[in-house]
Amino acid sequence: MTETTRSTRHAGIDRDDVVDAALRLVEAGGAEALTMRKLAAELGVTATSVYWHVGSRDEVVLALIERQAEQLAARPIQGGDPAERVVAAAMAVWDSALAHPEVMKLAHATGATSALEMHLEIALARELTAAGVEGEAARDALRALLICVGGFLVLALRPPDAVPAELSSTSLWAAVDDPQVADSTRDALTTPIERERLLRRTLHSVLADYL
Amino acid sequence: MTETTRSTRHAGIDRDDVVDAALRLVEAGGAEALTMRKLAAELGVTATSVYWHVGSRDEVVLALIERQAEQLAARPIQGGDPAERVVAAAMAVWDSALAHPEVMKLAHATGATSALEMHLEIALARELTAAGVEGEAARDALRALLICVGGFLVLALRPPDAVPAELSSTSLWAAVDDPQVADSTRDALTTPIERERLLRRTLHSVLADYL
DNA sequence: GATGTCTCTGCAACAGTGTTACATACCGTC
DNA sequence: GACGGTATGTAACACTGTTGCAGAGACATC
Repeated sequence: MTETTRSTRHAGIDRDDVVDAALRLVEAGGAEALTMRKLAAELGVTATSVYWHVGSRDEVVLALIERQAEQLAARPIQGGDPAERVVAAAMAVWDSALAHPEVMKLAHATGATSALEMHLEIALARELTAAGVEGEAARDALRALLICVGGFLVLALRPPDAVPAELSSTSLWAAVDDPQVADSTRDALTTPIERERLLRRTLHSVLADYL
Repeated sequence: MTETTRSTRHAGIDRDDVVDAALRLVEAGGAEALTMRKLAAELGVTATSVYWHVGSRDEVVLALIERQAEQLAARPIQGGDPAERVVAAAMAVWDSALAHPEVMKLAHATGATSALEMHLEIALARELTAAGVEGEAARDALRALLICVGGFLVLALRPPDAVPAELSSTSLWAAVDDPQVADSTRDALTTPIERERLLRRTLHSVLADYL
């Protein structure tokens, strides 16, 4: 309605300024640092002014995610083997999420992950097409790959202090004594997880089913 | 310290009563319904009394998860084929999580998923042992399978209204027009996901790599 | 010039959250 | 009856998202 006349009525705050400040807060202090009052303080105004520009906190979060999605350009995919290229495209999602963990957490909590990662999803679909996978098979492959990445991200993005240490999987397994479970397995399960290696192998396994 | 003398000093509230009430609240109204004041009201006391029995809200959540974990007994695994039995054990995690979605969300938000699902993890390790997978291979297989289930659960447990519909993956794909993406793939990606079928197939793919 | 109108901002408040300092009541024991 | 630990209530603090109301400032119109 009023976007056309960006006149300097009050020399005040812009909607983009709000999103900028919100992004600054989130990248600095995590998702829970995005408070309307902190946001207002960051802009040097009061919360009411922020509310005049954006309807609610959710709206700020959504605009924030869309802003971030624009800057999240799909990198060129490396690798000659088609399968390798598909996995590389899926790993790009992993890398980009780890590069902006706080925004990612926010997107995940809001459920707007798709909006954030759409560029990367398309890049993945391209590589699948190039690998000769199309239609429902490509759909299932893409979704399965992305969901696997999502599962690993849930683990990776969790703040380390979230798990009370004695409830971590590794220490829980150390106390297991089950005759039906091989001892070597039990011992192996007390070692920390190597996320990237395991993810890469998992992606290859999942993809192989569709090639 | 005082668990031994369960005397009826005040005919008042027990720590177990608090956990009971918390479980009731969560199963009824979701994780955000677990408020210290609501919890107190459910028990007919004030918040301070609740705080006397439990140190903090986090402690209630943790006790809640442990309580639920006890009741989450591992069901007998169906299927003769070893691979089928392993997948069935992993699917048991999926089923149990869908049976108690609110508690599951809470456990996930707290990061105590392992504590909640430990019984099922052990059942899965047993089936892997029976299938002849041991040591580091079994460790990787177990973790990969569980993380895949976790990824699917993130999708499944998300409240439907969390995604603003026009940001859902299916509707975003409907607007995609990319020459490098096969049209059949694009069209297939506008159809809703069949979670259980895709999960089962993914689990088989992941497991096959370790058999 | 006075008046109104639209845009923007601040003050103060509401209802809600987790949490705590403090004052009590109750109960068993000495 | 007095002491002490157990258990509860009152009231508050510092937060959160959000909003009603009162204004400032810039613009157009009479």
